[in-house]
Amino acid sequence: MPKNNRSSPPRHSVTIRDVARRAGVSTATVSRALADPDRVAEKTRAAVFSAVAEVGFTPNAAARSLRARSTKMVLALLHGIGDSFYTAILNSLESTLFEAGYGMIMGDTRADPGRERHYDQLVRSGQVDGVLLFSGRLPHADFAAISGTVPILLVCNAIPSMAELPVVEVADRAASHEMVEYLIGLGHRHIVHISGPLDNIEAQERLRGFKEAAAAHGLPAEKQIVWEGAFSLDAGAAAARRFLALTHRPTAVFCASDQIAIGFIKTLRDAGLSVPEDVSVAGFDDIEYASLLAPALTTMRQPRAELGRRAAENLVARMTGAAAAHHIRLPCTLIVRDSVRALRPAAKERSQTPIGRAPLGL
Amino acid sequence: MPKNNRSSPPRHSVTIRDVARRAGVSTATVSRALADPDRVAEKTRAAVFSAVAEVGFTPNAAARSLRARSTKMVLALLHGIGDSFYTAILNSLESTLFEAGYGMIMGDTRADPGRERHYDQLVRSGQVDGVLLFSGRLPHADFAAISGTVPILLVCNAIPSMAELPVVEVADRAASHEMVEYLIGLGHRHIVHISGPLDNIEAQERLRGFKEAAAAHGLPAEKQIVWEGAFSLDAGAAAARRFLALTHRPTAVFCASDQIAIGFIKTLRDAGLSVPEDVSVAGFDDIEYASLLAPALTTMRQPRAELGRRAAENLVARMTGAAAAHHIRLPCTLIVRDSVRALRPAAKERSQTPIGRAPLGL
DNA sequence: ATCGTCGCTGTAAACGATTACATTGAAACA
DNA sequence: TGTTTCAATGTAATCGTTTACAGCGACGAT
Repeated sequence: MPKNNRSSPPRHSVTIRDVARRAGVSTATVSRALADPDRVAEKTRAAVFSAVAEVGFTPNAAARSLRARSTKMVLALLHGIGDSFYTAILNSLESTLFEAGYGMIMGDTRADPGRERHYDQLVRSGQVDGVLLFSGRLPHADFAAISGTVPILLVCNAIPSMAELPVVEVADRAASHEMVEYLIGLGHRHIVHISGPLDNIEAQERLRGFKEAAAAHGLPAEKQIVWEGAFSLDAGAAAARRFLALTHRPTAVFCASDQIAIGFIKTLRDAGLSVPEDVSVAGFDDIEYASLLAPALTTMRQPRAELGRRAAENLVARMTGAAAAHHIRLPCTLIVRDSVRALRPAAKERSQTPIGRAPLGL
Repeated sequence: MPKNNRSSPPRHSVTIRDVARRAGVSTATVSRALADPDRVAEKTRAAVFSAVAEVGFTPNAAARSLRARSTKMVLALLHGIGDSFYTAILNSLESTLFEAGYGMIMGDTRADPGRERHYDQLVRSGQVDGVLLFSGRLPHADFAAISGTVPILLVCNAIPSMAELPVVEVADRAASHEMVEYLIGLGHRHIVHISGPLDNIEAQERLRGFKEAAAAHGLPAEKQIVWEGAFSLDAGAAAARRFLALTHRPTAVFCASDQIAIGFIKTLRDAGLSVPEDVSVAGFDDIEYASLLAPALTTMRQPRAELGRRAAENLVARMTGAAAAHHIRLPCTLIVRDSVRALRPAAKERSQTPIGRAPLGL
């Protein structure tokens, strides 16, 4: 028998035991020196630190989290990583989490129950210390139960059936209300709202804001049109085709997202109409490119950087057992640019535009 | 003895031992039944599965990866999560990784050595099975050493000093070359290239493509201007101001990114010039909004979805010990839209435009 | 009848850290 | 001097899996 068969795992990584041996102390002391340097004698501390450097030691994360029951990771679960709306949020999110010493696992549900179940498992397996739920859709029911496992925070996404969960969101309804009042103030009384998918909370809230504002100003209900779609460019294009087919066209279009607005304007322009001369178009979000388009988009700016920061801070507080607000609602700000124009007062009474006759001609 | 106090374990999570007890087998058998159902008898398998369901068992990830030395996670390390260029890549990346059973940790280096060191530690601590390095900048030197720990794959980012590392990239130089030839073919002989930051590999390659094409067609070297900047909107705006101050303006501008092009066009337009009438502008990337601007941007499309997919597939192959290509280079495609126009042949000889006189007038 | 072979299962040793508890030596106090 | 206290350290259990190794019937081949 030449050798111990221990040789099978040749890649024996450098462990705390190697450091201990090198420094001439026990593993407990090494662990303590690393976790809280003030708890060991200065001489020991120095010996440990130099031993760490000499052998090139990095604590094994799995072992640590197995014992300490904490991974210093959070799961950011959203619907559509590719959605440019998220990127600015993710930026400040990552930044704030990093400061607090947390890493970020990104998951995309794609509104697919299979995927939701998968990430549900990931959380249950103890792989993260907390969850940020961006998905604007009610996820797999099991998710509700997780809240007993680790803190969950809903972001932009106050799911009614999960009212007990904490939320950081944007004041969608108020913002929508404000935008519609702005349009009305400019003389528009015949407005179409191109809504997002109505199983989405934000879409619902924006729709409510639209209806409330219209009602508050006594606009005739039958002239307030609502078209439901996705939040996408394509949905905007589809709505534009629908718009073009209308006999009496509204004078203003309030889109539930900038993406919708951009798709809408593009298709309208291809059809020979121009914005805002023929029709005013307002968006929602204020994405990066909103100001760069021609016409520059009038829209509602969501405080995305702040949203990310506040969400991260709140979740970190929860994970560390600190007090944290249960409901945060951040205001939007109206950004006036060029895609909406005032109707002439005289036009108020006959704001409908017969086909083939642009309002400009009035 | 009334009962085993196991009845209400306040923080004692449900482990494989509970399953084993319930199913009347050993933990080893449970583990085997879960890992490879065919390795246990059918009766046992059934007993284990129902026990798992009854006690609500989810394997602990930390314990698993501690023992199995694998986490089923990869680290995607990039520079600027908020950069819209990444989003489309991330989408297909996440998708492909998910199919293969891997999760994705996102890290942003922000070109900050402190952050790079942090993520270096994360890798060394065994928290991921592989790394996707997007950062277009040479990261902290220690990173090179990681390659002994886990597979690393450079994406869009063939760092020369790390030539031994595998790469999935875009044929930047060839694409740039092609774009410049396209401009030359349209009669432009006085071109400015607004480059990205030249410590960035992609920026370097695009610049080389520009120079090579110019040289290949015998353009006078002194008329081929290069301005270095960031890949950003602001850099484009700054370049536009510089452009406006020029006595003899080039007839075409080739921007190293769409962001630059958009910022450039916007500022030009604000100054009263129009594109492409007064000057042709080409971009690079074909970001989502490139087709929506007015004028729609002529640009080079990067195969981003494919890039993400190929990168993920390649890394997965490496992590599982399969064979994988060491160098993948994907071609771009020229997308002709409206921001570039042909110069009249007659204009060739005197393509410089005196201030205040648009080339259209020729 | 004996001896592999084989399929299935159990026992127990890892994996690499943290931490409760025990121990030690010296300072402080009587 | 004897006792107490306390800071610093060591010992060893523990976290929850996976897996090497061994045991054990059953079965087919000799």
